[in-house]
Amino acid sequence: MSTITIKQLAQELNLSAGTVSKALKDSHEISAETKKRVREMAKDLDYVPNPYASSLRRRKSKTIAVVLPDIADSFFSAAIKGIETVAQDKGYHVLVYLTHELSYKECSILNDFKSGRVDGVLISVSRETTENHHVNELQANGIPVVFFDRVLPEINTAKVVTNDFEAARIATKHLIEKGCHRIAYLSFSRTLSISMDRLEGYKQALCDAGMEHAIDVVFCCNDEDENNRLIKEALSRQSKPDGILASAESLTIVAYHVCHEMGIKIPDDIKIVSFSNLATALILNPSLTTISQPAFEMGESAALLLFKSLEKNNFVLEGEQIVIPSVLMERQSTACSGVPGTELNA
Amino acid sequence: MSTITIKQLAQELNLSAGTVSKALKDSHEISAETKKRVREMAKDLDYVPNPYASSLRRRKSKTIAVVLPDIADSFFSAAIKGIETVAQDKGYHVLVYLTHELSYKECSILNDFKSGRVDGVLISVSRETTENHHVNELQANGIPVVFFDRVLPEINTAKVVTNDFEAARIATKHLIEKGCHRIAYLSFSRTLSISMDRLEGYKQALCDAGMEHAIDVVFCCNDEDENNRLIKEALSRQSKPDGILASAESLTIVAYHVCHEMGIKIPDDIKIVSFSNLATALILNPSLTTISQPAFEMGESAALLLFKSLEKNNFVLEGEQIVIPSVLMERQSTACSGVPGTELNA
DNA sequence: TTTATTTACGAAACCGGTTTCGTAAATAAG
DNA sequence: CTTATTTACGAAACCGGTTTCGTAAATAAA
Repeated sequence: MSTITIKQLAQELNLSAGTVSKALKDSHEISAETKKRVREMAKDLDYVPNPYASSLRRRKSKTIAVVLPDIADSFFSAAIKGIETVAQDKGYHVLVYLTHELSYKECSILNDFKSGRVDGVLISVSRETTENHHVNELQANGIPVVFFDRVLPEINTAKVVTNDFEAARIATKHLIEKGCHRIAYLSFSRTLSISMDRLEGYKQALCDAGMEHAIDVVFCCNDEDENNRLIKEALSRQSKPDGILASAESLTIVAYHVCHEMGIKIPDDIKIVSFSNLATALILNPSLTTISQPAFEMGESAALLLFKSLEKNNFVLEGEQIVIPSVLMERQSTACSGVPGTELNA
Repeated sequence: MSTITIKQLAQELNLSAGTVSKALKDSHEISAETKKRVREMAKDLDYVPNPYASSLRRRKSKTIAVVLPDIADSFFSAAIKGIETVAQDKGYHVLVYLTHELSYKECSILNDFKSGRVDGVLISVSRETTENHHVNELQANGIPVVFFDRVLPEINTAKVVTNDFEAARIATKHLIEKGCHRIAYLSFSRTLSISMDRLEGYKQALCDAGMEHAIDVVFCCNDEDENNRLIKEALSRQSKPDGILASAESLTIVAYHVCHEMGIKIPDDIKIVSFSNLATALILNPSLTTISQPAFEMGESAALLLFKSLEKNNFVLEGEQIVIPSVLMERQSTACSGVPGTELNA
């Protein structure tokens, strides 16, 4: 019933456990004939080695951790897919942890990794995280860490990001060109570097257009109802926005709902661009102009970097930085009034 | 730098490793005073026990596996979230594996679990999977398996599903009531029980309405382009459908695109209902009538069942079946022509 | 033919917690 | 006061692979 151990396998072959172990790893110490005998018997007896015995001795787990703020977001789903695909290919296992945007959970999750549970960590930090002590400690323990998307700038290790500043600048410029005069930036974090980078890109575009006076930032939070309230408030002001740059998918969904509730017409009354990976962006009402982030590729790249550092010990993550550009996909939510666009069922 | 072992910790305290181990697990053999000393020193020295040493000896990994066909689908994202939330609460770790809808990958992934890597498995089988040998073998090895959503009916273990037959019947009835005469069912699998259950529910509704003659099934596949072609073909026939019941989110997105390309208006020319969990269903163009599956809850329930069987050895998974009903959310994609509905920006 | 190498394998330590078993000291029971 | 128990802890085996080291036999070099 239950799986055979290497000792039982060895006994069946009249060999020692050590020999069987070496034979299965194709060691040069073992004769070709013995290797063959061992492999065949292992197959016959359906021998599956206990990974934890191996991990214990070799001090390697062949396992990585992926630490995410959440998974509802389509960005992180796609990123996991990219990571898992690479990991499966390299023969690694993937532990997934959600911080639920809570910094204290992130700390305790990372703290556990000092145990040797994983060989490396891929992380996108929580919205709350401002300190980097927990990551530093992990690195001090010799666990390589690769950031993707949401990075901690002060930590010197590999990072895979998109061109947040530039993408936000271009998106804002796009809104200005479409005739927006008062553009609100919906920020999902006051501290996270990518949110700040996007904010800077937004500001830059406004400055470039001589619209510094129109800077209008709405700091949203982790609570959907509260965000609904905040956005509704913003859209109720006397100097109400005629454009929105949303820094996260979830905020856009709320914004659409708010516009609907308030009878504000997109794109006639307000134009919206969002950082997003929604597969449904094209069939939203109206279709959504997005800054599409290369989520799968970012996950993939981050995983490849991590495995490179795990496999080649001369490769250092320090200083590595990969920037995968996002692309602006123009759709109906930023169309000029009166101009017939690619509306569905129009 | 690197973490301390229990022996080093013991030495620091002038105790044996065994005593320290017992003290940390609050064994009755150890005096209160010693326990306190141990705990404090462990904290001071930042002792984090090696989980693999423990797993090896205790024959428990405190880890479960989640095996999914894919993760792009919002259903599985939400399910993972439900699973991870429960696991974190119970102090378990979660390994995630994607089969990419490939049966052979599913087999090799499950085969590895005979090693003792995980204490239990949550699985939603791939679209391809028809045999149940790999699952049976796992169970024969003493690894509990809980199915969620996509189950293998012949295997007797716990299953968490939604009311697929009934939900499909109601959805089809809804389309009929809205005036559809020719309803196509977009199936994502010819073999999977849930797809077949939904098919049966669809047929039942047609029979109940005396529309047996109008049964029209489009078997889709794993390839988006091919699905696009198949659906386009279906909508080009002389007896073209005026209603669609889509058994998967991804098929709906394709259907929307096809309708758009072909100038078919939803809901005027065709009405659509979909099994889906899209957060964006409400803001699609037009908003999508869905059969919303309780994805998070299903993941949560499945995980709870698994942990119950892991923690109480008198609890048997055999025969357990939880059905969490889906709910029909009526929106614009099935609205009657001429009737103003809840359109966005209407 | 003798000595040096290589080949092929076994014995045993090892990884780091856990658990069993034994026992000295303290306490309780008789 | 003696005998039974309980308390509190240490020694050592153990989990199941891996790896080092040693060595007999086979082969090569001198």
